[in-house]
Amino acid sequence: MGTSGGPGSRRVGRPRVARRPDSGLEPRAELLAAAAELFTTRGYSATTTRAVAERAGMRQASMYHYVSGKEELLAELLESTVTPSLAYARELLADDTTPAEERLRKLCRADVELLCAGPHNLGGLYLLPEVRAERFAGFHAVRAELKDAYRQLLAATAAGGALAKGELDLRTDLVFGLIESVILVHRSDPERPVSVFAEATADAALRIAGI
Amino acid sequence: MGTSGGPGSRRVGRPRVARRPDSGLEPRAELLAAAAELFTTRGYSATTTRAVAERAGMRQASMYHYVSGKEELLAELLESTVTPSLAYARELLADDTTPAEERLRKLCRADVELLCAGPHNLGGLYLLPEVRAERFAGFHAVRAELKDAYRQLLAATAAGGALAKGELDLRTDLVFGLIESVILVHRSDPERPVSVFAEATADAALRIAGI
DNA sequence: ATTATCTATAGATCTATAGATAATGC
DNA sequence: ATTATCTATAGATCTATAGATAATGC
Repeated sequence: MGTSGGPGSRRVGRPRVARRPDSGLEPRAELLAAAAELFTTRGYSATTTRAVAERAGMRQASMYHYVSGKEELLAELLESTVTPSLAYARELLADDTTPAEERLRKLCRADVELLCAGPHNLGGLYLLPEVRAERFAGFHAVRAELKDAYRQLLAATAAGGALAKGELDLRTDLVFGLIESVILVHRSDPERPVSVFAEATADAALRIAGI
Repeated sequence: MGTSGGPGSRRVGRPRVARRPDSGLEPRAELLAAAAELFTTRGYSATTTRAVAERAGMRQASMYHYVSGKEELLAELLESTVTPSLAYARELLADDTTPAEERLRKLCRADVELLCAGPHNLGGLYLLPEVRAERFAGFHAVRAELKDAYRQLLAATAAGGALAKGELDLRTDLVFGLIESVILVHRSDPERPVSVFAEATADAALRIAGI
Protein backbone atom coordinates (compact mmCIF):
# COMPACT_ATOMS: atom_id res chain seq x y z
CA MET A 1 0.00 0.00 0.00
CA GLY A 2 3.12 2.27 0.21
CA THR A 3 2.30 5.99 0.11
CA SER A 4 3.24 8.10 -2.85
CA GLY A 5 6.63 6.54 -2.35
CA GLY A 6 10.08 7.85 -1.69
CA PRO A 7 11.89 9.80 -4.35
CA GLY A 8 12.84 7.63 -7.27
CA SER A 9 10.03 5.10 -6.82
CA ARG A 10 8.04 5.48 -9.99
CA ARG A 11 4.27 5.18 -9.78
CA VAL A 12 2.14 2.59 -11.49
CA GLY A 13 -0.30 3.71 -14.16
CA ARG A 14 -0.29 6.12 -17.03
CA PRO A 15 1.66 9.24 -16.15
CA ARG A 16 -0.13 12.51 -15.57
CA VAL A 17 0.00 14.87 -18.46
CA ALA A 18 0.93 17.85 -16.29
CA ARG A 19 4.02 16.69 -14.48
CA ARG A 20 4.76 18.82 -11.46
CA PRO A 21 7.10 18.63 -8.48
CA ASP A 22 5.90 15.80 -6.26
CA SER A 23 3.61 17.34 -3.65
CA GLY A 24 4.29 14.38 -1.38
CA LEU A 25 0.53 13.94 -0.93
CA GLU A 26 -1.64 11.03 -1.94
CA PRO A 27 -3.83 11.89 -4.93
CA ARG A 28 -6.91 11.95 -2.71
CA ALA A 29 -5.21 14.37 -0.34
CA GLU A 30 -4.19 16.52 -3.28
CA LEU A 31 -7.84 16.67 -4.31
CA LEU A 32 -8.92 17.59 -0.80
CA ALA A 33 -6.35 20.36 -0.60
CA ALA A 34 -7.39 21.72 -3.96
CA ALA A 35 -11.05 21.59 -3.00
CA ALA A 36 -10.33 23.31 0.31
CA GLU A 37 -8.72 26.22 -1.44
CA LEU A 38 -11.33 26.58 -4.14
CA PHE A 39 -14.39 26.02 -1.98
CA THR A 40 -13.26 28.56 0.60
CA THR A 41 -12.29 31.25 -1.89
CA ARG A 42 -14.80 30.84 -4.72
CA GLY A 43 -17.55 28.87 -3.08
CA TYR A 44 -18.82 25.36 -3.55
CA SER A 45 -21.26 25.65 -6.42
CA ALA A 46 -18.99 28.04 -8.24
CA THR A 47 -16.19 25.49 -8.18
CA THR A 48 -16.24 22.98 -11.01
CA THR A 49 -14.91 19.46 -10.87
CA ARG A 50 -12.52 20.49 -13.60
CA ALA A 51 -11.10 23.29 -11.45
CA VAL A 52 -10.55 20.95 -8.50
CA ALA A 53 -8.95 18.20 -10.54
CA GLU A 54 -6.73 20.50 -12.51
CA ARG A 55 -5.51 22.28 -9.40
CA ALA A 56 -4.70 18.88 -7.98
CA GLY A 57 -2.63 18.21 -11.10
CA MET A 58 -4.88 15.78 -12.94
CA ARG A 59 -7.54 15.91 -15.60
CA GLN A 60 -11.19 16.36 -14.73
CA ALA A 61 -12.22 12.77 -15.36
CA SER A 62 -9.36 11.31 -13.32
CA MET A 63 -10.82 12.75 -10.15
CA TYR A 64 -13.56 10.14 -10.26
CA HIS A 65 -10.98 7.48 -9.66
CA TYR A 66 -10.67 8.78 -6.09
CA VAL A 67 -13.94 10.44 -5.15
CA SER A 68 -17.54 10.19 -6.19
CA GLY A 69 -17.79 13.93 -6.82
CA LYS A 70 -17.67 17.35 -5.19
CA GLU A 71 -20.08 16.45 -2.41
CA GLU A 72 -17.80 13.83 -1.00
CA LEU A 73 -14.93 16.29 -0.88
CA LEU A 74 -16.98 18.89 0.95
CA ALA A 75 -18.35 16.38 3.43
CA GLU A 76 -14.90 15.18 4.33
CA LEU A 77 -13.47 18.67 4.63
CA LEU A 78 -16.34 19.81 6.81
CA GLU A 79 -15.95 17.04 9.31
CA SER A 80 -12.25 17.71 9.55
CA THR A 81 -12.98 21.22 10.80
CA VAL A 82 -14.91 20.16 13.91
CA THR A 83 -13.68 16.73 14.83
CA PRO A 84 -10.45 17.84 16.53
CA SER A 85 -12.20 20.51 18.60
CA LEU A 86 -14.88 18.06 19.58
CA ALA A 87 -12.35 15.50 20.75
CA TYR A 88 -10.70 18.11 22.90
CA ALA A 89 -14.07 19.30 24.24
CA ARG A 90 -14.87 15.77 25.36
CA GLU A 91 -11.58 15.56 27.21
CA LEU A 92 -12.30 18.81 28.98
CA LEU A 93 -15.82 17.78 29.95
CA ALA A 94 -14.45 14.63 31.54
CA ASP A 95 -11.80 16.50 33.52
CA ASP A 96 -13.44 17.35 36.83
CA THR A 97 -10.30 18.46 38.62
CA THR A 98 -9.93 21.74 36.69
CA PRO A 99 -12.24 24.71 37.30
CA ALA A 100 -14.86 25.17 34.60
CA GLU A 101 -13.69 28.72 33.85
CA GLU A 102 -10.25 27.45 32.96
CA ARG A 103 -11.60 24.60 30.88
CA LEU A 104 -13.86 26.96 28.96
CA ARG A 105 -10.93 29.24 28.29
CA LYS A 106 -8.86 26.32 27.04
CA LEU A 107 -11.60 25.17 24.71
CA CYS A 108 -12.01 28.66 23.26
CA ARG A 109 -8.31 29.02 22.68
CA ALA A 110 -7.94 25.60 21.08
CA ASP A 111 -11.01 26.07 18.92
CA VAL A 112 -9.76 29.39 17.57
CA GLU A 113 -6.31 27.95 16.88
CA LEU A 114 -7.85 25.05 15.01
CA LEU A 115 -10.20 27.24 13.02
CA CYS A 116 -7.32 29.44 11.96
CA ALA A 117 -4.91 26.58 11.33
CA GLY A 118 -4.00 25.44 7.87
CA PRO A 119 -3.50 27.55 4.82
CA HIS A 120 -7.10 27.83 3.60
CA ASN A 121 -9.43 29.13 6.29
CA LEU A 122 -11.14 25.78 6.35
CA GLY A 123 -13.51 26.99 9.02
CA GLY A 124 -15.02 29.15 6.32
CA LEU A 125 -16.52 26.07 4.73
CA TYR A 126 -19.15 26.14 7.40
CA LEU A 127 -20.38 29.44 6.01
CA LEU A 128 -21.27 27.98 2.63
CA PRO A 129 -25.04 28.00 2.16
CA GLU A 130 -24.85 24.63 0.44
CA VAL A 131 -23.78 23.09 3.74
CA ARG A 132 -27.35 23.30 4.98
CA ALA A 133 -28.34 20.46 2.70
CA GLU A 134 -29.54 17.24 4.27
CA ARG A 135 -26.50 15.55 2.78
CA PHE A 136 -24.34 17.12 5.48
CA ALA A 137 -26.43 16.16 8.49
CA GLY A 138 -23.45 14.26 9.88
CA PHE A 139 -21.47 17.44 10.11
CA HIS A 140 -24.30 19.30 11.77
CA ALA A 141 -24.65 16.64 14.41
CA VAL A 142 -20.98 16.87 15.29
CA ARG A 143 -21.19 20.62 15.41
CA ALA A 144 -24.24 20.55 17.66
CA GLU A 145 -22.34 18.32 20.04
CA LEU A 146 -19.49 20.80 20.17
CA LYS A 147 -21.88 23.61 20.91
CA ASP A 148 -23.41 21.56 23.69
CA ALA A 149 -19.97 21.15 25.23
CA TYR A 150 -19.71 24.93 25.38
CA ARG A 151 -23.10 25.06 27.04
CA GLN A 152 -22.13 22.53 29.66
CA LEU A 153 -18.87 24.24 30.50
CA LEU A 154 -20.67 27.57 30.68
CA ALA A 155 -23.29 26.12 33.00
CA ALA A 156 -20.56 24.73 35.25
CA THR A 157 -18.97 28.14 35.87
CA ALA A 158 -19.91 30.22 38.88
CA ALA A 159 -21.49 32.90 36.69
CA GLY A 160 -23.23 30.39 34.47
CA GLY A 161 -24.70 28.34 37.30
CA ALA A 162 -26.90 31.27 38.26
CA LEU A 163 -28.55 31.59 34.87
CA ALA A 164 -32.05 30.51 33.89
CA LYS A 165 -32.25 28.17 30.91
CA GLY A 166 -33.16 30.83 28.36
CA GLU A 167 -30.37 33.03 29.62
CA LEU A 168 -27.88 30.19 29.43
CA ASP A 169 -28.91 29.43 25.86
CA LEU A 170 -28.46 33.05 24.88
CA ARG A 171 -25.00 33.21 26.45
CA THR A 172 -24.04 29.98 24.78
CA ASP A 173 -25.13 31.34 21.43
CA LEU A 174 -23.17 34.54 21.96
CA VAL A 175 -20.01 32.72 23.01
CA PHE A 176 -20.28 30.16 20.25
CA GLY A 177 -21.06 32.97 17.81
CA LEU A 178 -17.97 34.87 18.89
CA ILE A 179 -15.82 31.79 18.39
CA GLU A 180 -17.22 31.27 14.93
CA SER A 181 -16.77 34.91 14.10
CA VAL A 182 -13.04 34.28 14.13
CA ILE A 183 -13.65 32.71 10.76
CA LEU A 184 -14.78 36.08 9.46
CA VAL A 185 -12.09 38.03 11.23
CA HIS A 186 -9.41 35.63 10.13
CA ARG A 187 -10.72 35.89 6.61
CA SER A 188 -10.42 39.65 6.58
CA ASP A 189 -6.91 39.60 8.07
CA PRO A 190 -5.18 36.23 7.65
CA GLU A 191 -1.80 37.69 8.63
CA ARG A 192 -2.56 38.28 12.27
CA PRO A 193 -0.51 36.04 14.60
CA VAL A 194 -2.91 33.32 15.64
CA SER A 195 -1.81 32.72 19.22
CA VAL A 196 -2.34 36.34 20.27
CA PHE A 197 -5.66 36.34 18.50
CA ALA A 198 -6.72 33.09 20.15
CA GLU A 199 -5.85 34.46 23.58
CA ALA A 200 -7.75 37.68 22.97
CA THR A 201 -10.77 35.80 21.69
CA ALA A 202 -10.78 33.50 24.70
CA ASP A 203 -10.65 36.59 26.92
CA ALA A 204 -13.55 38.12 25.05
CA ALA A 205 -15.55 34.91 25.27
CA LEU A 206 -15.13 34.73 29.03
CA ARG A 207 -16.21 38.33 29.37
CA ILE A 208 -19.32 37.58 27.38
CA ALA A 209 -19.89 34.58 29.59
CA GLY A 210 -19.91 37.00 32.50
CA ILE A 211 -16.69 35.90 34.16
CA MET B 1 -45.32 56.23 -13.50
CA GLY B 2 -47.99 54.77 -11.12
CA THR B 3 -46.76 51.77 -9.10
CA SER B 4 -48.21 48.34 -9.65
CA GLY B 5 -51.47 50.20 -9.45
CA GLY B 6 -54.47 50.00 -7.24
CA PRO B 7 -56.71 46.97 -7.35
CA GLY B 8 -58.64 46.81 -10.57
CA SER B 9 -56.12 48.76 -12.62
CA ARG B 10 -54.99 46.21 -15.18
CA ARG B 11 -51.37 46.25 -16.23
CA VAL B 12 -50.05 46.91 -19.69
CA GLY B 13 -48.34 44.13 -21.59
CA ARG B 14 -48.87 40.46 -22.11
CA PRO B 15 -50.17 38.83 -18.93
CA ARG B 16 -47.97 36.55 -16.93
CA VAL B 17 -48.62 32.91 -17.44
CA ALA B 18 -48.62 32.12 -13.73
CA ARG B 19 -51.22 34.46 -12.35
CA ARG B 20 -50.89 34.88 -8.60
CA PRO B 21 -52.32 37.18 -5.95
CA ASP B 22 -50.84 40.63 -6.50
CA SER B 23 -47.80 40.89 -4.25
CA GLY B 24 -48.11 44.65 -4.32
CA LEU B 25 -44.45 44.90 -5.32
CA GLU B 26 -42.96 46.25 -8.50
CA PRO B 27 -41.58 43.47 -10.69
CA ARG B 28 -38.03 44.54 -9.91
CA ALA B 29 -38.75 44.38 -6.18
CA GLU B 30 -40.30 40.96 -6.64
CA LEU B 31 -37.09 39.82 -8.29
CA LEU B 32 -34.99 41.26 -5.48
CA ALA B 33 -37.10 39.53 -2.85
CA ALA B 34 -36.89 36.23 -4.68
CA ALA B 35 -33.14 36.59 -5.08
CA ALA B 36 -32.74 37.45 -1.41
CA GLU B 37 -34.46 34.28 -0.35
CA LEU B 38 -32.67 32.02 -2.78
CA PHE B 39 -29.21 33.53 -2.43
CA THR B 40 -29.32 33.34 1.36
CA THR B 41 -30.65 29.81 1.56
CA ARG B 42 -29.06 28.05 -1.42
CA GLY B 43 -26.19 30.35 -2.27
CA TYR B 44 -25.45 32.59 -5.17
CA SER B 45 -23.89 30.27 -7.74
CA ALA B 46 -26.32 27.52 -6.89
CA THR B 47 -29.23 29.80 -7.71
CA THR B 48 -30.21 29.89 -11.36
CA THR B 49 -31.80 32.79 -13.15
CA ARG B 50 -34.72 30.50 -13.80
CA ALA B 51 -35.22 29.88 -10.07
CA VAL B 52 -35.19 33.59 -9.29
CA ALA B 53 -37.55 34.55 -12.09
CA GLU B 54 -39.98 31.76 -11.43
CA ARG B 55 -40.11 32.51 -7.71
CA ALA B 56 -40.87 36.09 -8.65
CA GLY B 57 -43.73 34.82 -10.77
CA MET B 58 -42.36 35.28 -14.25
CA ARG B 59 -40.51 33.19 -16.79
CA GLN B 60 -36.73 33.06 -16.87
CA ALA B 61 -36.30 35.26 -19.91
CA SER B 62 -38.63 37.97 -18.60
CA MET B 63 -36.22 38.76 -15.81
CA TYR B 64 -33.90 40.42 -18.30
CA HIS B 65 -36.47 43.08 -18.87
CA TYR B 66 -35.67 44.41 -15.39
CA VAL B 67 -32.11 43.42 -14.55
CA SER B 68 -28.97 42.57 -16.44
CA GLY B 69 -28.52 39.31 -14.56
CA LYS B 70 -27.83 37.75 -11.16
CA GLU B 71 -24.87 39.98 -10.41
CA GLU B 72 -26.94 43.11 -10.45
CA LEU B 73 -29.40 41.59 -8.02
CA LEU B 74 -26.67 40.58 -5.59
CA ALA B 75 -24.93 43.94 -5.80
CA GLU B 76 -28.12 45.77 -4.99
CA LEU B 77 -29.05 43.45 -2.13
CA LEU B 78 -25.59 43.69 -0.62
CA GLU B 79 -25.56 47.44 -0.49
CA SER B 80 -28.96 47.45 1.11
CA THR B 81 -27.56 45.50 4.06
CA VAL B 82 -24.97 48.10 5.09
CA THR B 83 -26.25 51.43 3.88
CA PRO B 84 -28.77 51.99 6.72
CA SER B 85 -26.25 51.10 9.42
CA LEU B 86 -23.66 53.32 7.85
CA ALA B 87 -26.04 56.26 7.72
CA TYR B 88 -26.76 55.82 11.40
CA ALA B 89 -23.05 55.43 12.21
CA ARG B 90 -22.32 58.76 10.54
CA GLU B 91 -24.98 60.43 12.62
CA LEU B 92 -23.50 59.00 15.78
CA LEU B 93 -19.98 60.07 14.87
CA ALA B 94 -21.17 63.62 14.38
CA ASP B 95 -22.98 63.74 17.71
CA ASP B 96 -20.40 65.03 20.20
CA THR B 97 -22.80 65.64 23.04
CA THR B 98 -23.37 61.95 23.84
CA PRO B 99 -20.69 59.85 25.57
CA ALA B 100 -18.87 57.51 23.20
CA GLU B 101 -19.85 54.44 25.24
CA GLU B 102 -23.50 55.17 24.74
CA ARG B 103 -23.07 55.89 21.05
CA LEU B 104 -21.18 52.64 20.57
CA ARG B 105 -23.95 50.76 22.32
CA LYS B 106 -26.55 52.38 20.13
CA LEU B 107 -24.69 51.51 16.98
CA CYS B 108 -24.34 47.89 18.06
CA ARG B 109 -27.99 47.60 18.86
CA ALA B 110 -29.13 49.22 15.62
CA ASP B 111 -26.75 47.17 13.55
CA VAL B 112 -27.97 43.91 15.04
CA GLU B 113 -31.58 44.92 14.56
CA LEU B 114 -30.93 45.78 10.93
CA LEU B 115 -28.99 42.59 10.26
CA CYS B 116 -31.82 40.54 11.70
CA ALA B 117 -34.57 42.56 10.07
CA GLY B 118 -36.51 41.33 7.11
CA PRO B 119 -37.61 37.82 6.40
CA HIS B 120 -34.48 36.45 4.73
CA ASN B 121 -31.39 36.94 6.86
CA LEU B 122 -30.08 39.37 4.29
CA GLY B 123 -26.96 39.91 6.34
CA GLY B 124 -26.03 36.38 5.36
CA LEU B 125 -25.35 37.57 1.84
CA TYR B 126 -22.11 38.96 3.07
CA LEU B 127 -20.96 35.43 3.86
CA LEU B 128 -21.18 34.29 0.25
CA PRO B 129 -17.70 33.61 -1.10
CA GLU B 130 -18.67 35.10 -4.43
CA VAL B 131 -18.96 38.48 -2.76
CA ARG B 132 -15.18 38.76 -2.70
CA ALA B 133 -15.16 39.37 -6.44
CA GLU B 134 -13.91 42.69 -7.68
CA ARG B 135 -17.39 43.36 -9.02
CA PHE B 136 -18.57 44.09 -5.48
CA ALA B 137 -15.84 46.52 -4.50
CA GLY B 138 -18.50 49.16 -3.90
CA PHE B 139 -20.02 47.08 -1.17
CA HIS B 140 -16.67 46.44 0.43
CA ALA B 141 -15.88 50.11 0.53
CA VAL B 142 -19.13 50.87 2.32
CA ARG B 143 -18.52 48.07 4.74
CA ALA B 144 -14.99 49.25 5.49
CA GLU B 145 -16.38 52.66 6.30
CA LEU B 146 -18.82 51.14 8.76
CA LYS B 147 -16.03 49.23 10.44
CA ASP B 148 -14.04 52.41 10.72
CA ALA B 149 -16.94 54.05 12.49
CA TYR B 150 -16.78 51.28 15.09
CA ARG B 151 -13.05 51.92 15.46
CA GLN B 152 -13.53 55.63 15.98
CA LEU B 153 -16.24 55.17 18.56
CA LEU B 154 -14.14 52.58 20.33
CA ALA B 155 -11.14 54.91 20.37
CA ALA B 156 -13.29 57.67 21.84
CA THR B 157 -14.29 55.63 24.89
CA ALA B 158 -12.35 55.87 28.14
CA ALA B 159 -11.16 52.27 27.83
CA GLY B 160 -10.36 52.60 24.15
CA GLY B 161 -8.40 55.82 24.47
CA ALA B 162 -5.72 53.98 26.43
CA LEU B 163 -5.05 51.39 23.74
CA ALA B 164 -2.08 51.25 21.39
CA LYS B 165 -2.93 51.11 17.70
CA GLY B 166 -2.46 47.34 17.34
CA GLU B 167 -4.59 46.77 20.42
CA LEU B 168 -7.30 49.05 19.14
CA ASP B 169 -7.38 47.24 15.82
CA LEU B 170 -7.71 43.90 17.54
CA ARG B 171 -10.56 45.14 19.72
CA THR B 172 -12.28 46.62 16.72
CA ASP B 173 -12.00 43.33 14.88
CA LEU B 174 -13.42 41.44 17.83
CA VAL B 175 -16.34 43.80 18.30
CA PHE B 176 -17.10 43.97 14.58
CA GLY B 177 -16.73 40.20 14.42
CA LEU B 178 -19.20 39.74 17.24
CA ILE B 179 -21.69 41.99 15.51
CA GLU B 180 -21.35 40.03 12.31
CA SER B 181 -21.64 36.76 14.15
CA VAL B 182 -25.25 37.65 14.79
CA ILE B 183 -25.77 36.63 11.20
CA LEU B 184 -24.69 33.12 12.11
CA VAL B 185 -26.59 33.03 15.37
CA HIS B 186 -29.70 34.44 13.77
CA ARG B 187 -29.37 31.86 11.04
CA SER B 188 -29.30 29.00 13.51
CA ASP B 189 -32.24 30.35 15.52
CA PRO B 190 -34.37 32.83 13.54
CA GLU B 191 -37.19 32.68 16.09
CA ARG B 192 -35.38 34.49 18.88
CA PRO B 193 -36.94 37.89 19.67
CA VAL B 194 -34.64 40.38 18.03
CA SER B 195 -34.78 43.23 20.52
CA VAL B 196 -33.61 41.09 23.45
CA PHE B 197 -30.92 39.64 21.28
CA ALA B 198 -29.78 43.06 20.09
CA GLU B 199 -29.54 44.28 23.66
CA ALA B 200 -27.56 41.23 24.77
CA THR B 201 -25.22 41.55 21.81
CA ALA B 202 -24.62 45.23 22.51
CA ASP B 203 -23.82 44.29 26.12
CA ALA B 204 -21.42 41.65 24.96
CA ALA B 205 -19.77 44.04 22.52
CA LEU B 206 -19.17 46.61 25.23
CA ARG B 207 -17.67 43.98 27.48
CA ILE B 208 -15.30 42.96 24.73
CA ALA B 209 -14.47 46.60 24.23
CA GLY B 210 -13.39 46.63 27.87
CA ILE B 211 -16.14 48.83 29.26
C1' DA C 1 -2.16 -8.24 -15.44
C1' DT C 2 -2.97 -4.35 -12.95
C1' DT C 3 -3.23 0.29 -12.35
C1' DA C 4 -3.67 5.38 -12.89
C1' DT C 5 -4.29 8.12 -15.90
C1' DC C 6 -5.84 9.96 -20.39
C1' DT C 7 -9.20 11.51 -24.42
C1' DA C 8 -13.70 11.80 -26.05
C1' DT C 9 -18.33 12.61 -25.44
C1' DA C 10 -23.50 12.11 -24.30
C1' DG C 11 -26.84 14.28 -21.76
C1' DA C 12 -28.16 17.79 -18.86
C1' DT C 13 -28.09 22.00 -17.71
C1' DC C 14 -27.85 27.37 -17.74
C1' DT C 15 -27.60 32.20 -19.74
C1' DA C 16 -28.90 35.57 -22.72
C1' DT C 17 -30.83 36.85 -27.09
C1' DA C 18 -34.36 36.94 -30.95
C1' DG C 19 -38.66 37.35 -32.21
C1' DA C 20 -43.77 36.47 -31.35
C1' DT C 21 -47.86 37.72 -28.70
C1' DA C 22 -51.43 39.67 -25.78
C1' DA C 23 -52.57 43.19 -23.08
C1' DT C 24 -53.52 48.60 -22.59
C1' DG C 25 -53.32 53.52 -24.54
C1' DC C 26 -54.51 56.81 -27.88
C1' DA D 1 -48.20 52.25 -30.67
C1' DT D 2 -46.29 50.78 -26.62
C1' DT D 3 -45.37 47.59 -23.29
C1' DA D 4 -44.57 43.34 -20.51
C1' DT D 5 -44.52 39.27 -21.10
C1' DC D 6 -44.08 34.84 -23.56
C1' DT D 7 -41.80 30.74 -26.40
C1' DA D 8 -37.90 29.03 -28.61
C1' DT D 9 -33.24 28.34 -28.94
C1' DA D 10 -28.02 28.94 -29.86
C1' DG D 11 -23.90 28.60 -27.54
C1' DA D 12 -21.48 27.64 -23.58
C1' DT D 13 -20.81 25.16 -20.02
C1' DC D 14 -20.49 21.08 -16.57
C1' DT D 15 -20.81 16.15 -14.85
C1' DA D 16 -20.05 11.56 -15.19
C1' DT D 17 -19.27 7.56 -18.00
C1' DA D 18 -16.95 4.64 -21.70
C1' DG D 19 -13.13 3.10 -23.50
C1' DA D 20 -8.08 3.77 -24.82
C1' DT D 21 -3.34 4.11 -23.24
C1' DA D 22 1.10 4.08 -20.87
C1' DA D 23 3.24 3.02 -16.97
C1' DT D 24 4.84 -0.89 -13.42
C1' DG D 25 4.59 -5.86 -11.63
C1' DC D 26 5.13 -10.65 -12.25
